[in-house]
Amino acid sequence: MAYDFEKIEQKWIKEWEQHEAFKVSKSDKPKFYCVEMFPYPSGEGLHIGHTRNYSIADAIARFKRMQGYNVLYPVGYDAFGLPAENAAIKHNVDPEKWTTNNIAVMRSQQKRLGFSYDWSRELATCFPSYYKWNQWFFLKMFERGLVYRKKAPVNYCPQCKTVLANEQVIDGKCWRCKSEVQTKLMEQWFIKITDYADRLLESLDKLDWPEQVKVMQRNWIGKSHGVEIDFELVDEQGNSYDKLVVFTTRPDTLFGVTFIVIAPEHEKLLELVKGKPQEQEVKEFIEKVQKMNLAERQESKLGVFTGLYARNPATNEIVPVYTANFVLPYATGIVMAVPAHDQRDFEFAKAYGLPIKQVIQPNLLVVAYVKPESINKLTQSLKDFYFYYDAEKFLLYVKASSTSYAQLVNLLKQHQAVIWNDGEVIVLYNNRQFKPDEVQAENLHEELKKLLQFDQQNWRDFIASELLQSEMNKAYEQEGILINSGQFTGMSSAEAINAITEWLESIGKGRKAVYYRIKDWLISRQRYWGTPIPIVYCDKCGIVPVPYEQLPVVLPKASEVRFGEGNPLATCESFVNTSCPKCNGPAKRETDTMDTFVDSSWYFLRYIDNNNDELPFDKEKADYFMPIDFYIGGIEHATGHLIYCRFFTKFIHDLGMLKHDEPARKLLCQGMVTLGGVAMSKSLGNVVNPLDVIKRYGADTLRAYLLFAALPEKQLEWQEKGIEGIFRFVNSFYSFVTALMQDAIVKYDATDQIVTIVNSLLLSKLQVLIANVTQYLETYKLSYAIRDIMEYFKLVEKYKAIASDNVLKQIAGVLSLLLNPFTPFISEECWHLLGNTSFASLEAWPKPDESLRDQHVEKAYDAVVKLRQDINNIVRIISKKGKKPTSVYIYAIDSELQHYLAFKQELETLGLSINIEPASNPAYDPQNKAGKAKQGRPAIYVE
RNA sequence: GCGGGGGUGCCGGAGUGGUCAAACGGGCUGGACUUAAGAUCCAGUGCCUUAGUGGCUGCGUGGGUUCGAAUCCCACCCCCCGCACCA
Repeated sequence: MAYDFEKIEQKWIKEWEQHEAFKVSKSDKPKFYCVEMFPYPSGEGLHIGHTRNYSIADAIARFKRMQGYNVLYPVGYDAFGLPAENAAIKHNVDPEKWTTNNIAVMRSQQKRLGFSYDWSRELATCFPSYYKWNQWFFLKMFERGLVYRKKAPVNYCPQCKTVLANEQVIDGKCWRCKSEVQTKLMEQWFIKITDYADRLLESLDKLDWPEQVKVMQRNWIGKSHGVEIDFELVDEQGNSYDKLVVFTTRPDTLFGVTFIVIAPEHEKLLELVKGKPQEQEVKEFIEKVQKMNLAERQESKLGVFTGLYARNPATNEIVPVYTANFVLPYATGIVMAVPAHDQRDFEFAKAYGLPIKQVIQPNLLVVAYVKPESINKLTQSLKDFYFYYDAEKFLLYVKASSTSYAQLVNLLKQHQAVIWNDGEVIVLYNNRQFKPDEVQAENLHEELKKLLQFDQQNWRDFIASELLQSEMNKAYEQEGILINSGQFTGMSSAEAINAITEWLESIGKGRKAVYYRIKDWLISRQRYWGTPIPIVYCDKCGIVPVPYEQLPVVLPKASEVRFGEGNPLATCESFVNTSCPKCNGPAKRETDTMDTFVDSSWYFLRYIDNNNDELPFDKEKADYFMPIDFYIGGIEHATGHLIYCRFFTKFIHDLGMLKHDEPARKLLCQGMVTLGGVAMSKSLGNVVNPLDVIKRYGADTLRAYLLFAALPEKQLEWQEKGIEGIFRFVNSFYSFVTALMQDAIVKYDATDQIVTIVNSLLLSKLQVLIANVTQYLETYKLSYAIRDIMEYFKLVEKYKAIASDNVLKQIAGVLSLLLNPFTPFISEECWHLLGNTSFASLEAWPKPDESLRDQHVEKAYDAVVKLRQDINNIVRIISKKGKKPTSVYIYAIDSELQHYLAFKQELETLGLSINIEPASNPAYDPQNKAGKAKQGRPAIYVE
């Protein structure tokens, strides 16, 4: 029979709320700041993914609170955004009303689930009291030159009718509606996040964030060290008249340049080809590339000759200049093409019949003595290497680079080869008779040298000629030794990179350079439901920031704007027309709004001081509560929100408003909830509504199930049946406590001595449980914690008929507290039933008491578990033979007799009459089994 | 292609050198209770063998290291996620 979870849960929701149980403020206690990425208030309310996310965070918050930390665990809503506006257009509702309604729905669901938020700190980004500070930060950035307006090619989504940030373009498609993104030349507002690229990269190392997120951010920032090299443009007479600056990370390949490629979107390209016979062709090519989408552009390498020629500063060779689709407007937008050592250049050279000049040679030569019978198997594995097998001498020569060397050696070891390394040349020998640990290394070397009769230079020449003879089918991109490179010939790539850079610098033809992949953050949006950008355009004064005292620039009501005619704010004359803050003359307001990712870049700071109208937040409070100690959200924010909020935090730090310069110490990205192996989605119709589950099982069961079914960061496969296991557990714990308090637990007749042993066992194992659950919570292994609690409770159930009620009450109390992070309602209810008047949620977290550990009893119990299995085995075997056993006789050695007696009840559940007798003096022993009794293993007789 | 994470029983999922035929939960089979169903409890749930035993097979596939491997190494196959021509 199910307990009345609805009644119990509603009761505690009310109690917590009335007592503001989870309200916090700055104090002397150590703090713990727990934040979940706040939700967008959609019309559907909370989905199961939110529920999982918040259940994890709430468990951590509750645990830390009970541990004595001053826990700040707030709640809020990311309330600006396109869906509200689209709903407005489609159903003619006010976005504000739509949003606040949705918030109300979500809020009630969150309350129903029992999350221990400090509700007094609730915020929503769509209210002027919040977005005023977005504008304030914008102006601060404007003052510092971190925000600027620029005409640039931008990503435009025709469906959403707005521009997008780079981070919002996924595979060339809009992140929201998946439409193909177009490139448009528009004048827009940018935040100079690139100024922070280095700092964003460097401080990543100190964060306790998932490695995957860090890697994604590093890649997104994409720092590359290289060299800019000047290639002079020359006319037919060989006179230079201009230059092209290329960027490369491999200056060591400079002598192998056979052409130059300029990106089609390079701003100087058209100017450069002006008047050339190729001008028209180049123009057409640029247009063609512009029309290509991402996939088409990547399909094959296309390009045209520009008619230009450039001079290689190292060789003075004149090489042609091309423009091609595979060169992107990254770094200088011009590359030096080295087809022998770059796969892209190689493919282009092949396609357009351009020369290929080799300048890097693999620097390691591996020689192996390989028996003919092994060679076939071995060479199959070597398909990625250049190699040659001399069948007469049984010698295998393999080219390797410093990077592929390890791989090659492993490969050869795999085939029983023995390595000997003389520094430059690796000798491998696949005859087991030559084990290096058996033969003196020197001897082996000499032995092999004689055998091989080689010297290094010969091998190099040999390999080089081998290479030249065979048609190259791919570029050699790894490092190596330079050849055909003038005074640099013979250097290793690493040496040459430095030497060539220095040489270029000395002749003024090159310089070190660092480029980043990350681009400035485009924040203008041609949409209504967002933060107005606090800028005014005056014919006389130009771009004028709105003065701080005039903030907020309030978003006009939806009824005052018209949708569907471009930028909605532009249709509201009372908004647009204003006066210039500088000259007081007529002026017009900026009608774009900010990307909503601005809103979410600092909300965790506003939680700390959400009613402040002087400042975004108070420094002292923020210094106390920051940084976030536990931040949880989806990994999809890895290169968006999670970079922006780090940037904002650093910027705010630079303003002197915050001691810290990183938002979150620890980040956890929860796994998705799947059904049938795929993510739940409306379009697939495989969604589970948390409210339905609550109706059937209650919030405690839902929460505990979500925490039990998988570790937080792992994918969780939803199994309706699986919930029932948790539901059973919650039910039986509740019934146990109620029965206990009504003295309704039926007791077995047991001696005091036996009761004492059982009490010790339960208490002893309880200490282990406390220690384990604590440990698991500290390390976010929530499912393990629940597993152990369930396992322990099973033991309690087994022995509750023997143990003393006062011990059981003690245990029930501890369990109630241990369960609080997972099933807070039943925790609170049971705590209360046990006679406590405080909130379990605010009690001190249990600590293990070592003095209650009793290794002897635990050992004895383990012995009984074994005994039980033994009896079962015997019973099963003789039952198969057609006998029906009714009694079992257990002959224990005298010192252990008490222990087995203590656990007699446990054995009685087997359905047999249990007789425990001293092995030394059994009352009944028809088959003389008693003599077999050993320590820890009593003898058994069944009949 | 590169980077990251995975492939374990009927299912979800633990386990990362021996204590593993494998936690915890679910399912299934048999038993107890019950007029019956449900709930609950007990037992079983790879194969063979056995008075509590012993053996074989088994953790994607194939090799290897080791006295000993689900766990370590190598290769291969498959799945998921991210990045994707960044010079």
